[in-house]
Amino acid sequence: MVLKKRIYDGGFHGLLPPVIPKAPRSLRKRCLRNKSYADGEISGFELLAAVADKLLQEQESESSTSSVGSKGKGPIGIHEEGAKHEPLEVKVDVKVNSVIPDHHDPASGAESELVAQPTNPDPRLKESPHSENDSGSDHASIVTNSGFVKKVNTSLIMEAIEDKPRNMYDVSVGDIRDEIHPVAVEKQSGGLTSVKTYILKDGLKPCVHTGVSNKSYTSADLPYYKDRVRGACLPRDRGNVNINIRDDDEKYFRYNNRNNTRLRAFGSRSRAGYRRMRKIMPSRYWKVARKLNEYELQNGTSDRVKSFYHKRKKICMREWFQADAAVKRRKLFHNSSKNSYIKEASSESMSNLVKFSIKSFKVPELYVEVPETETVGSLKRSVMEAVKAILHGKLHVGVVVQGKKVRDDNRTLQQSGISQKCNLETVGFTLESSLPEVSPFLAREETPSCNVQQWLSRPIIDGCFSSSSSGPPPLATSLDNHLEKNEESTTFAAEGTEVMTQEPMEDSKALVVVPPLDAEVLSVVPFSEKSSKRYEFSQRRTRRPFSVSEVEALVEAVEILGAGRWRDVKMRAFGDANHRTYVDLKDKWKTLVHTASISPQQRRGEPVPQNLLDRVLVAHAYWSQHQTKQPAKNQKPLEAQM
DNA sequence: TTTAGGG
DNA sequence: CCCTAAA
Repeated sequence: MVLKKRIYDGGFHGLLPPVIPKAPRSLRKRCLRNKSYADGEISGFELLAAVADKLLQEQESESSTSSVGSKGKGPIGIHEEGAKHEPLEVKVDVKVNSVIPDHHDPASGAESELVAQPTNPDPRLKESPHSENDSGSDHASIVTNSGFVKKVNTSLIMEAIEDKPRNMYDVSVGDIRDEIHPVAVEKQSGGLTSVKTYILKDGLKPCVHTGVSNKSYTSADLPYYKDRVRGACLPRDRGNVNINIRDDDEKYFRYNNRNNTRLRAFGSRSRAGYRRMRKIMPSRYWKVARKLNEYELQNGTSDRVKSFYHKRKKICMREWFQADAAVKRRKLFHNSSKNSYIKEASSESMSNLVKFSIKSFKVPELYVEVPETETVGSLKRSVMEAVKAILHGKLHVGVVVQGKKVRDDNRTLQQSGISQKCNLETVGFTLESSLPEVSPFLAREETPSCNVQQWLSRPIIDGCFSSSSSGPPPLATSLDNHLEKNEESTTFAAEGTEVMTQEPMEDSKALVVVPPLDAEVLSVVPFSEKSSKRYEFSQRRTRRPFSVSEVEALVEAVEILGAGRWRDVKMRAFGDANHRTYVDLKDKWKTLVHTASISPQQRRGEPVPQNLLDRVLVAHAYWSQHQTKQPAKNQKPLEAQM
């Protein structure tokens, strides 16, 4: 656990180069070892070393993490400045291919995904779950690609080390990706304002920038880091920037710990209502309410996650990532089989490269509540918590095209309206957190307050650095539980146990129980909960015009079943079309009737054969006079007429 | 959860 | 397509 925490912190703040530099050595080695330890075996020595490294890193990272500036305009207070820093603009030519041959999915532009859509389940993943085992070597290679990547690598490495011992999970490419995203995000938040990401499809993938690699985290990162630090402040600034912490030392630790804890908390949370996910979305459950200004969270991801969580509710963040990846893979797999169109599209897109220049990410809004009596320092802390919560949480990158979020990860860029031809200006990337998604706890109880409290308390508690770092891993579990409501905690524990059994994870335990010192801590109130704006994050589904064949199927079904029995119509004609709900069919019928009643010149979109429209009119007229709702009796009259 | 409608 | 009131 400790390691994880660290890693996250490092990732968050530490993504910055400085952090890495100091701990690099051990980390690297560990990374390598981790691979070897993939089985989960670790020597005591290793553990000690790991702990030591963490500590070192934390210190460093803290110093380095100043990127998140209080000055920042962004909700989180991200410095825009950072965005402009050259360092930030790291051209990431992600050519993972060489590194991760196995994962690479020919069908999809894996590369691009790595950068742009890390969160999305990569086709590759599904294909080569086992391949993930590749360990450090791969990571290393990835890291080398660019400064940006490097950072990521660092974090990755860290994780890898930790995880393996605990989780037994192998570090998979997918994992890497996931982490990468977060990292990227962090950077941004930290101040990396702009990252130019070039997504290369197809042939381009092979290219890898090795030049940077040699420099090591330090060289590439440092500049960046330095800039920020200088501009903003010294290491301590981190406190300031992030959330000013008056007591630097301890607080740093705290933060770190908190973060870790929090991560866990999130991770532990399972997703309950699978279906609900879409609507309810994460937002509600976010402890730190955040709101994507313009975009919503990706539902799709959450959905995937949900299923996964049902099985494993208690999972450390890292694990989460992995788990998520796994889920995604599965899902992809399914989708792939179902959606032929996707395949087609993908194949087509293969030949076209689309270059993305990402200057900034949309960051979800953070909502923080702090009593007037609280100190500025506490406010900062609260904000920091919120930020951390987001960053620590599983981050996802959302793709927005023309203001619409592209949910379907399986869609090709072309299908999503992203092409060389299109105006890439209309393509945006957002940072999304999966955490907000239904957490087990929340799902059970929708009592925001509890959650909030937990939230607050946890971080703080976890915050105890000493405990976390030195504390016996086993305790962690109890900790979490304590923090949460008993019920929840219990559940949590239970779930965690299960998970544990399957895959020994010390992470969960890693957290040290510390008295909730900071009850004082300002509470970060989940935005959604308070505002009750459930749909803040909801995304509008991508538009999927009905094809003629679909219209025909609809018409036929309505002719037989009547208008009004949409559920039956759905089952009959679109039983296998998950993207067509009965509401959709009802709406479509409505539009069909309207379309049929207007002149052809007034019609838009793909023309519907007149014969179908005629049938629509007939059926509509018929069922208007015959109670649609009558179950099976009236069904055939229409047909008879026909 | 479904229907039915308005937006 | 979304969002909701009703059923």
